[in-house]
Amino acid sequence: MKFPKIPMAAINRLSIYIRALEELEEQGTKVISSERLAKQCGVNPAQIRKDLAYFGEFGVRGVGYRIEDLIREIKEILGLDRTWNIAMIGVGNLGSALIRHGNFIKHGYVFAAAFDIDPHKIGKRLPNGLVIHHIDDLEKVVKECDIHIGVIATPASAAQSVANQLIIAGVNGILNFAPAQIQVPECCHVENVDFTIKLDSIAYHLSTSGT
Amino acid sequence: MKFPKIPMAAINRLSIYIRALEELEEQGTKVISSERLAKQCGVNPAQIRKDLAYFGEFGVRGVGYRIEDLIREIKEILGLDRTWNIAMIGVGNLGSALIRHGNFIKHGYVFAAAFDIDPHKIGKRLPNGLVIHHIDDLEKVVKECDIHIGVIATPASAAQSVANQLIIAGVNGILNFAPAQIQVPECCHVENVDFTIKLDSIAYHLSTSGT
DNA sequence: CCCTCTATGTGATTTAATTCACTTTAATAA
DNA sequence: TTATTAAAGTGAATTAAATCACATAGAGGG
Repeated sequence: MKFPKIPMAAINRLSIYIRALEELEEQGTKVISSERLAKQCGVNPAQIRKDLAYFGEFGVRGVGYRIEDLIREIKEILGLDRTWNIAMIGVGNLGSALIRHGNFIKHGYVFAAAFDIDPHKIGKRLPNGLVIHHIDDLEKVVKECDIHIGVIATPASAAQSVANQLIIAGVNGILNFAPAQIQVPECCHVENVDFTIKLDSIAYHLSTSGT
Repeated sequence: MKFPKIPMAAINRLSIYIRALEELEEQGTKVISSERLAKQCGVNPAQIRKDLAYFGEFGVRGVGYRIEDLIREIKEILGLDRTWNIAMIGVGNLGSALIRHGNFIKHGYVFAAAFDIDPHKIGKRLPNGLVIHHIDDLEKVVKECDIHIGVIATPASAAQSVANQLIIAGVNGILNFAPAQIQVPECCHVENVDFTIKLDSIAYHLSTSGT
């Protein structure tokens, strides 16, 4: 396959595949067909094959995919064959819960710094040992700790300004939990985790499906 | 316009529009064109007009949209002209942070019940006054509190079983924070808030854009 | 060594979503 | 009252994504 544009949705599905594959591996399964994996992930088998085909040929015709190999390949594709240092900006309810939450650590993401603007919090230590820095020290600490990804867990009103500071500090990956659309230059990649939108979507579906 | 299938993405955008509109209203703006709103939301103006056209004609040609009216109309479309009772299942780091978090309450969502499986937590009160029930009492409490939406904030391994219990209890809207694909019958609507996928997506983009 | 079987890899097709570009309509001013 | 203007509404065109369906190739048995 040549150099087609890769749909974002395909990238997201790779994460889902990897989860299913790791579960299968734990159960001792060695090989799986696109059909069975598709069933487990709730997608179309051709979709899996096409998603993988964007990046190479990882299967064995007539047999399927060797799970161990495929996990390694997908991790390499996604850039999960290394660690990523994360900074949390906003250590309120949500921010501190996310730091304590185990799911970040699973795949090589490491919380390496935390920031807030509340004078009462600055200098305090989080349960995991991180010191809370003032947001004004962002650029300095980002350099010191080699931060790759910023997680915004501030109120919506602060999100854009925090994003600006992250970009100035050279952070090109942002995970935004604030319910706000933030504008960033081309070089920076933003993902929004916006559960208010999801809730509204549920409300819409409940309203319309006559429940 | 007749009865076209409405893209899910259009529904999600309505939430984004409403946010921008409420901000504009606070600033005292009365009327806005699709072009200016589009700029603010980072989308194409025709997209806004088409999204709204799925549901009716809300603008004034040559003028724009009256903000107050449009907010009311979109709220009605999404089913936000009422309150929705929410149950939190899993009162760990994330669950309790979400309950304390203000964004749920903004648009008529009310936490009306909380559940866990840890015996140490059952019977305790959360800061907002909610008593933590055992998950086995789900069906009973859902009836008593008239719960419409369940939020799953358990480990991935428990997500499917919790979803099953919610459905048995008659809850047809689920917001799933666990990193797991859950299977539900047609009648039930699930939205996933999966920040591990989003993080992987960021890792992919950082890896490929040579940073 | 060849034949069969099975599941991948992929060009072609279908389906869906987005954007364009034009038509319509309301407001305003002459 | 009529001309002008601005922006909504919308059919058509475009672009993108998902699915189908078949050609292909490796594995294993005879």
